[in-house]
Amino acid sequence: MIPVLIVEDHPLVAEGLKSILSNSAEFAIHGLAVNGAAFKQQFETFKTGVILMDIRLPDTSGIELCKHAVASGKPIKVIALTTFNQQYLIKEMLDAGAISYLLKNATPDEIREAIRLAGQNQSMFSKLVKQQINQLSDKTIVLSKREIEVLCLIAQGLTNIEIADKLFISQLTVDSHRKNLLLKTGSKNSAALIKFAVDEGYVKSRNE
Amino acid sequence: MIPVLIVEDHPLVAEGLKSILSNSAEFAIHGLAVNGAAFKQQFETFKTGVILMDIRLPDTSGIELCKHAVASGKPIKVIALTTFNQQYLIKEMLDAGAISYLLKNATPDEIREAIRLAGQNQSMFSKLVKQQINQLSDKTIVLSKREIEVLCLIAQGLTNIEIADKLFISQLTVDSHRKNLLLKTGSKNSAALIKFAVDEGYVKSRNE
DNA sequence: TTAATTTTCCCCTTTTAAGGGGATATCCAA
DNA sequence: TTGGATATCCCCTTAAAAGGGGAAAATTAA
Repeated sequence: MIPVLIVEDHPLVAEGLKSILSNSAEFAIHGLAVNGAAFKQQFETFKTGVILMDIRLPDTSGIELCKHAVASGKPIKVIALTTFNQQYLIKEMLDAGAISYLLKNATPDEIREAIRLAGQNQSMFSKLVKQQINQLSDKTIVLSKREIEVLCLIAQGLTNIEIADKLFISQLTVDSHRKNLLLKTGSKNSAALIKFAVDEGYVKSRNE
Repeated sequence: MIPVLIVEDHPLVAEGLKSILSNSAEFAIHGLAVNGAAFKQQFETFKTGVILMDIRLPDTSGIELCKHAVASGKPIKVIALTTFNQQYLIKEMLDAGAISYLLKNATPDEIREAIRLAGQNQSMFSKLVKQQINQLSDKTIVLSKREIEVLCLIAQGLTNIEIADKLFISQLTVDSHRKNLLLKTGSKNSAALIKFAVDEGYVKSRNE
C-alpha cells in the first residue's frame, strides 16, 4: 500500500486523482493540499510514499515544494503532474529532485504506473516530456540576462531605439542583442522570436 | 434527473467530472466523448439534457460541436468547460449557443450548480469570464478568417512574400492584411502583434 | 437587393530589421 | 590566470515592415 499525497489546486483534477487512486487497495491517499501552506502542514505527518505535485500553485511553485520535500531527507518520491511542457520547468523540477514528470493529459493507468515505479525508485515521463529532455542534452539554448531583458521589451513592441533609451545603452548594442537572439533561438524574424519566447516561457502569456 | 453528456479529452478531468456527478442521484451521465467523432455518435442518442463541453479537442473544437448540437434543435444546453479565458473563445462559444462558460478551476459545487441552472435555462460564468464578457461590449476586436490565417503564418516566421506564395495571393494583399492586423489589434509591430495573438489565443502556444 | 464587410490589389515613402562582417572592455568560471 | 561568454559599440548593405493613402471585386448579412 503506497501512501500518496496530492498537491493540486484544480478541484476537478484533484477529484479525478482521488477517484482513480481510491478504487484500488494499492494506494492510500494521505491527503490533498490545494496550496503550499497546506502542503507544508500535511507534509509534517507524511513519513514515506509518493507526492503528486502540481507545479503552478496559488501561493508558491511545486518546484519550491519539491525542494522542501527532498531536503527533509524522508523516503519520499515526488512526481510532477502539470499541464506545462516547458523545457525550463522540466529542468528545474528534475534538478529539484522530482523522479518523474507527467502531463495532465496522462491516463489513469499511466499515473498509477508512475506511482508504482516511483516506489521502486524508477522514473516515468510523458512522451512529449521525453522529447524535451532529449533536446535538453543536445542543444541547450541559454539566453543571457541582458538578452532576456531585451527579448521582453521586444515582445512589448518596443523598437531598438526605444529599448536603447530604456536601458541607457546604444541602439547598436540592442541591435547586437537582437541579432544574437535570432541566432541563438534559430528564429527568422521578430515574429518567430516572440512565438519562441512564449513557448519557452521567457515571455509569459496572459493565460499561463 | 438531468442527463449529462461529457465532452472532454483529458482523462483526469473526465474522471473528476464523472466522480462529482455520480455521487448524486440528481444527474445521469449519458456518456463521455473524448473527441468530436465520439461526440457526434453519442449525440445521436442524446435526446435532452446538458452537455459539458471542453473547447480544445484532438480532432475539432468544442465551438463546432456546440453549433452542431444547437442546430439539431433538441432541447439541450451546452456548458463550456475549459482552461481558456480568452475573449474571442468566449465570444465564439456564446455565439455558437453555449449557455454558460466555466473555467476548469471551478469547484464541484459550481459545476453542479451550473448544470442545474442550465436545466432552468439560466446562465453561469466564472468570475474571470464575467470580466472578459464585460470588456467584450466595450472594444471588440474581430479578426476575419483570412486575417487569422495570415496571423498564424506570421507567427511561424514567414515573410509577406512567403505567405503570399503559400496562400496563392499577391504579396500586396498580405501587406494589406498585415497592416489591418496591426491597426485592429493596436500593435506597433510584428513582435507586439504575436504577443497579442498568443494572449488572445489566435496563435496557440505549444504549452496550452 | 442593397449595404457592409472582406478580400483582393495597387501606389508611394520612410523606418526598422536582418545579414554580413569586426572590435574592445568586462566578467565569470575553470 | 586564462579562456569563454557577455555586453558594449561600430561599419556596411539589403530586405522587410510600417505608415500613408486608394480602389475594385467578392462575400456575407441585413
